[in-house]
Amino acid sequence: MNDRVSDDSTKDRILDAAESIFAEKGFKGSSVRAITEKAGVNIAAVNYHFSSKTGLLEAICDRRLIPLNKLRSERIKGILSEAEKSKTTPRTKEVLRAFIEPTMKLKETEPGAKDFIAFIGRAFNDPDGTARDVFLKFMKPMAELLYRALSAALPDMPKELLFWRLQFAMGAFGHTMQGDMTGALKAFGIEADTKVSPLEMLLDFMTAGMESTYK
Amino acid sequence: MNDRVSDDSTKDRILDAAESIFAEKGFKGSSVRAITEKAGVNIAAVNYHFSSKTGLLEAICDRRLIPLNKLRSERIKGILSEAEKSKTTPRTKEVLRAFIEPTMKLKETEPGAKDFIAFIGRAFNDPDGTARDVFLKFMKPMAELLYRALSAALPDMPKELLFWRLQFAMGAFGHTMQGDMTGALKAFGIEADTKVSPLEMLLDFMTAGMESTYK
DNA sequence: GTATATTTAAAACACATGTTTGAATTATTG
DNA sequence: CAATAATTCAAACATGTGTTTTAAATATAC
Repeated sequence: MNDRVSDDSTKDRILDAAESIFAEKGFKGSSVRAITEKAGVNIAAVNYHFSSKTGLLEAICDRRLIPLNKLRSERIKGILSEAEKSKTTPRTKEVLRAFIEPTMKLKETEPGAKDFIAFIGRAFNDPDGTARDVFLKFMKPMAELLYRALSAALPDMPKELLFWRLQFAMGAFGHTMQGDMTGALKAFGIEADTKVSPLEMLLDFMTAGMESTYK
Repeated sequence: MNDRVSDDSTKDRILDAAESIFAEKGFKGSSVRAITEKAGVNIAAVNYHFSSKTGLLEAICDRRLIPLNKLRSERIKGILSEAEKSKTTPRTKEVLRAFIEPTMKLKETEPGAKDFIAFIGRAFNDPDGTARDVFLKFMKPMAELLYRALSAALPDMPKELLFWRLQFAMGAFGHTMQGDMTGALKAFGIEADTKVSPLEMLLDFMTAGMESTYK
């Protein structure tokens, strides 16, 4: 019953391969044959270790999303209790940063995670119900905490407006996560000098959007 | 050779059915069998009239995207020449409005178009290369015009920053287009009174994000 | 070291996919 | 009306899909 000997090798190879292929082709677009070939394992291994293709998807989310959301939650809860202690209001940008920064960091540090980030960026709008449902299941508590923290940061904003703006912000975030923009950049004849990181640009954009009083 | 007698009936029935099924299931997730069944036509009709499933996708984009982009282009060009005439700078919000408002209007007026709008909202991030490629082919000149108009509205902004902010804005837009948010709203325990339209909320959000000087 | 459980392997299964075929039907034309 | 073209139809085709099966190989435990 110890699952740390010959188990992982195969399991992890499948997880790594699936992560990368899902990122490129989406859930429906990835065949378990393509995944197992890339992983160098037999096709039956997916159903043996994960019981189904959907089970594999859930395992992928388990491996990355649970630690990621733990990081996010801790940071947001830290901000909330800090604000409560000092009887102030959390800053919108810091709340958003607490949610987004761990994702960007993960993308930079752990190389394989880049594919996963791109994948969830897409899963957010994926036409395929399976991927979206699994993804949303993992994200629900996280989304509620984020919504609560933004409510604290913007206490006077009508809840419906706050909700919509959060949707807009998440749309911007998700779209930024999926794939790299270098191709599009070049198509617009822009040379990237990246003096400012995409993370900071995104946070500026989101914060201004969330706090807007534009008339 | 007159294609206006028995032709259209079948062709249009297929287009309508495909539009709605593509919107729900995405390109890859929609089978031509499901489409032809919904349209009440024989399965071979798709290949007869559109030569392939991809040809059908292109025909759908033809029918909706060309008129829509014509509307958008005319409005943006109007804003640009107006600004040139009065030697002023276009207003960011009006440029964005010229791009987005026609979409929302189309959604409200022509009932079948709602499915198409949802579909392109998704195609923007669709993992399936076919749908994304076809969609981007139709959108490229439009995107360049929009970028040019925003450059005119924000002449002092570094081009790379402008580009990224446009990406963020399009992400917010695309995510808003796909599907309705009523389910998510309810999940957050928010009752929608819709005193302000999503369009205006989105425009406020985008404009603030584009123009942000947040530090 | 043998018995037991776990894991891998090749093949097949059952079904869904986009597309093509060739005959039947319908519409158009002279 | 006859001849020709355009369209519809049921059936089949070729391939791809997730999953299951059964036997062989490997690791674990006594």
